[in-house]
Amino acid sequence: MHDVGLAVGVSAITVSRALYSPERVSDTLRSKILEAVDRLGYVPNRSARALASARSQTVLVLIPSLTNTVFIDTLAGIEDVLRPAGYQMLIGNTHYSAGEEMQLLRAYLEHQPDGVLVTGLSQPPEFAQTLERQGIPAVYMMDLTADGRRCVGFSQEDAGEAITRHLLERGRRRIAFMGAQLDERVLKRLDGYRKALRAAGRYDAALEDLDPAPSTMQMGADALTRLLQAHPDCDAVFCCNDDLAIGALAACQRLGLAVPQRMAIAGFNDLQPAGWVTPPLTTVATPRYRIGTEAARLLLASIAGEADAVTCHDLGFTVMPRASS
Amino acid sequence: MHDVGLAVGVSAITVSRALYSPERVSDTLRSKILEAVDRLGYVPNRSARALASARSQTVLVLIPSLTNTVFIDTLAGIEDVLRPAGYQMLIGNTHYSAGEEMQLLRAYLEHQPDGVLVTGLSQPPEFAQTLERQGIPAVYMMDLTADGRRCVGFSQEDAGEAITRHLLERGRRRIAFMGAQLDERVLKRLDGYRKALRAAGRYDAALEDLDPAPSTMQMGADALTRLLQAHPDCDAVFCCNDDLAIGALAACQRLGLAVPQRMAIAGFNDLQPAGWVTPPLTTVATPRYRIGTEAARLLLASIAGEADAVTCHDLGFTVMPRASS
DNA sequence: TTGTAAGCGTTATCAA
DNA sequence: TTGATAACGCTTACAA
Repeated sequence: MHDVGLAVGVSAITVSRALYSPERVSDTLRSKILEAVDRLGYVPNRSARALASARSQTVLVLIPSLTNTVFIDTLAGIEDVLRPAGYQMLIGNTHYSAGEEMQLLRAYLEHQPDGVLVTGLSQPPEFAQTLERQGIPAVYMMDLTADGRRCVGFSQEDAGEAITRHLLERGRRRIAFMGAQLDERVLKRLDGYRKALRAAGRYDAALEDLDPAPSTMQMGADALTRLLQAHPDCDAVFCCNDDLAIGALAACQRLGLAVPQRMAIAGFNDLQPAGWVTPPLTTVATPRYRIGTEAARLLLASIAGEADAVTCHDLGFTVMPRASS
Repeated sequence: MHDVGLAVGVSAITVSRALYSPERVSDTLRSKILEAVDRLGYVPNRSARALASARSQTVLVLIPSLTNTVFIDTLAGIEDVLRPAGYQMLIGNTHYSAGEEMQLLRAYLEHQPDGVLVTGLSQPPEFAQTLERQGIPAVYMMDLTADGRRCVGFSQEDAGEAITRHLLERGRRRIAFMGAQLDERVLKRLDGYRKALRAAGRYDAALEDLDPAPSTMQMGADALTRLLQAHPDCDAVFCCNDDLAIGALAACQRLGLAVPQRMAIAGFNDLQPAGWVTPPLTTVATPRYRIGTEAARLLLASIAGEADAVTCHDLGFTVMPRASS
């Protein structure tokens, strides 16, 4: 900055103003400065800027996985709001681990982010304390809570209940649940499933197939095969996500079981392939992209001190009945 | 740092050493300092550290898309090498735009990254110049070059040629190409396709269906339908990626065309669904994860000044013949 | 509209 | 093994 100033015959602070508070520098001088910046290939040092100004123009985003389309879509929404506002994202991949999440928070806090976007609500108390201590605002994504934290999402439990009720309404009586990863969202969908079945007097714990490993199509296929061996009377399955459901669908075809006649299948998220498999998959459409944009907007408002202390946006979900049920 | 020092009765610099050069501080003192760090909730300031040390322990990763599994897999590889080495990633999403890529480079250069991982080779000269000027090492991912840049990948052109030859060997005579996005990798696969068909005396430009829009299954389905209307004698199609291919497969089923008897279909990348559609999709398996790990390793070596000036890793590819051809 | 001085939190250098 | 001092590149506060 000093060198650029020398080239134009002004001081460093004027260069700083020309770049970041253009209205405080005369037009002629500013254009000369910008020209010199370009000619000299000057690159501002963000560390120095952050250090001097105590603001990093940076937001930390913690998501459980980069291989799950759900979070990538959310990220796209976040980016579309943050970029135009002049913020950069730091992306932390927690690999669905609370421990890694806490570690990442600590590590990325060193960048003095102006705010944090968090996935889910089940962090240890330490997490919120750390943020509080640093005075960094946070918005929690994907689910809802009334405990005072700012959040943007929809009720995972209600969604699980709704899709299960849909299967009941289609006349299914022995509805299984297939779950992988077993993160908090899957467990809440499971809660919803149980609620719906208990209300209908059709709950049977034996019909729950839970695997903490990450979900794959293969896992869905294996689980379905296993399920039918143990419970030949099972006539429907709610899979905690579309991947498992597509694997289950393929397994049915391999086993020669007609979908939906013999076996109804429902997934969750409505990813692109759900509409393309045969038969098309009944699933729950989730507002992932909008969760990203709204969460980012809410965070920016919080950073600016404009957000209500307690704000939760319920963006809802949509049951998508298709031919697989 | 000063406060932590006060609490223990030492100077700030000793706290710094306790944290980052533990061998330079006595054991007893160090444990007292670490205890105070914990108790006071001290969070180091990375900006100050970067400013004073002139090293950011940060690597910039530029990728064209976050919704394409290919790059997410590469990212996973990069992360698995960079994290243990104490580096943080800054992820820049170029949206397949050379302009955005250049902008992102400028913007993220402000973080003074110690190195840059770049996707593809077709940046404007300005790109390499900027890096050169700042003395920041770069590794180029996904493809190969002999122009002196460090790179890790495989020959996109050879891969396109190989899968086309596979279709020829299966007796196909009117082989179409279906391309979306039209980024440099797709165009090189197209070059390979042309090379193979010309060598066989079977090239026909009319059989190329190119669309600059991002690929979707819908686009694959539409393109296949269009292709068959215009060229009913077409008996195979090489799709530039698996998404298009799966869409094309679905379209064939809808049109009642037997795959592979009437129509052979090949994709590219061997993503998870490729093995799960019916019939399973012939495609090209690409070493995405390893491209990430090797590129990151090469970059770390370059940062440390240990890499050969010119190093290119050819990680190869594998044609995966399945039932769709 | 422009400039001066001081300081942001850390580490490199040199010294003890 | 520990510390004092200066410096990293920039912005804030104040002044002209």
